[in-house]
Formats: sequence, structure tokens, C-alpha cells
Amino acid sequence: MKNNNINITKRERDCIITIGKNRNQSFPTRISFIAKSLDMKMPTVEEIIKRLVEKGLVQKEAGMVLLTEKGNNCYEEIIMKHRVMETFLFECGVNADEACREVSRFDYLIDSESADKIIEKIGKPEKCPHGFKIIESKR
Amino acid sequence: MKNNNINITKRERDCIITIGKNRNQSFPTRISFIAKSLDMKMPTVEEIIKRLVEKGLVQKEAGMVLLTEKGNNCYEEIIMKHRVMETFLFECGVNADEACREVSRFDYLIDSESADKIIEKIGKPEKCPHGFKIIESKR
DNA sequence: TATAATTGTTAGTATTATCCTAATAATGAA
DNA sequence: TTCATTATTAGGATAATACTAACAATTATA
Repeated sequence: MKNNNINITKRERDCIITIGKNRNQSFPTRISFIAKSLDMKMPTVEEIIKRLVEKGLVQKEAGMVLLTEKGNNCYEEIIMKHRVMETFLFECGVNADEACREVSRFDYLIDSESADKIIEKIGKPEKCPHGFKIIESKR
Repeated sequence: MKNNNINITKRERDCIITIGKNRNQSFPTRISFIAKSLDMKMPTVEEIIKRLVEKGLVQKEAGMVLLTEKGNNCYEEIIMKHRVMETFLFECGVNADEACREVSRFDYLIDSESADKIIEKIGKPEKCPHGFKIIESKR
């Protein structure tokens, strides 16, 4: 009730978002892809992924980086929190992609219980305002 | 426009809030007081304050820890962001002191420009919902 | 005032998260 | 098979957060 369900860091969040976004793509998610997406070097990504594996959120399979069920839940939660907050900011008059960038800094810090309550107030948006993709902010 | 005006860490934020909250109190703000308030040891606080002095947000005077003008502006900004977000969460049905605790995790990450826009939407609350004091969250 | 208690500071460490380069290993493509 | 890409490991570096121990300075009190 008081804290977030899963404790992750900003960069772990970024990696989860990158992997999750790429789930249903034709090409598999690889360390190199995540590194390119987030403008990081591969060993840096390797280390963050290592931690996510330890936390049971990610698994490696034949060179691919996949979300576990737990990781997928975590991803869905962050996306939900992100969209809800972003929609709110957008309705306040913040530019859509600016709102996206900004919310990326703290979406993962929002309580799930709070996010649920915000949803009741604001509705569950299926996508970012204006259809912008959720970005993994570069630090 | 894209980033926050001043770059501070979570703990720097906590210290600024503690000092700012104590500004007009009869007793001066000391390292020991901040340490007690935030449940940290004095050398830890000393180091964070050292960084805040380097950033021009805090100054030391006769054993007292004071906010500079810049530091005071920073404090006012965070408080504003905090209250506005907290009010929003409260209106969504989140318990007042829970909202306070939660918002303390990310208030300092909100853009000033966004906060201004939220204010136009939600009004400028003079105090937290239910009059709870803004707390410096314990990590 | 002398002593005790509280505060402040410095030194020295530790941990975690982020990052990197360089080297090597493995895999895939041509 | 050779080249290129990708993955991994090793080895560092830095910043933020935290601590204990030791000592200095200040304040309070007996």
C-alpha cells in the first residue's frame, strides 16, 4: 500500500519499456538493440539486464532478451501509469511529446493504487495523447 | 523547456524541504536537526549540504544551515509542484498523507512549466489537502 | 569554571547505480 | 571460412548515498 510494488531504478525502467515495446515486433530484442535505443554501450545494458534477470523480470533465451510474466506485468503497469499521467499533463496544456519525455522521468515511481484511482478520474487512455509513442528517455 | 530548472537528487531535495520548512521557526536549522528529521547520520547530511553549498542553494552561517535566494526559489518551486500534484491525487481519492508521501518521491522531477500549467487547471492550493504538512520522505 | 553533553567536521570505508574501454568469445552472414 | 556483428567478461571510473570512528568545537550544567 505504501510503496511501489516492484523496486526498480530509472535505467531498469528504461530497459523494461524498450523490451516491452518491442515484444510483438518481427525482430527479437537484443542487447545491441536496447543499447542503440537507449544510447548506451552494450556492457552497460548487459549489467542492467543482469540485475533485471536477478529480479525475475527478464530472461535470456537464445540471444534474445524477454520479459518474464512478472516483467510483463511490471511493463504494463508502468505503461499504464505513464499514459495516465501523460494524458493529465496533456489536458493541462503540456505539449504531447514533452509530456511523454517528462513523465518518463517518474512514471515508475507512481503507486499502482494511485494510478488505479487516477484512471477512474481520467479514463484509461489506450495510447499517448496525439498517438506519440512512449519513449525511453535518455537519462 | 525540456528539463528541470535545477538538477538535484532526491536527498538534496529532502534537505532543501527540511531547511525551507524550518525557515521561520524560532530555532535555527542545524545539521543535527536535518539528520534527525530525515533519519540520517550527521556525516551523511554534511556531505549533501556540502553539495548544496557548491550548487549555490545553501549557505552556512554561525552553525546554521540557510537557503540562499536561489535555494529559496528552488524550495518554493518544489513545494508548489508538490502541492499541486498532491491535490490532484487527493481529488482522485488517494489518502492525504499517502499522497504526500508518494508525491515526495517525484515532485522535484516535474517541470516548472508543466507545474504552472497544472496550476491553471487545478488551482493553487495553499496547503496540502487536509492540512497535512509536507514531509521529507525517508528514502 | 570545569566537566559533561551535544554538535560539527574530517577521514576512511562501503555499496549501489551508471557508465566506459579493451579484450575475447560466440554467432551469423557472405 | 573469413568477416562482421553481437555478446560477454574484465577492469575501471564516477556520483550518490550511507556508515563508523575519531577528534574538535560549542553549549549547557553542575
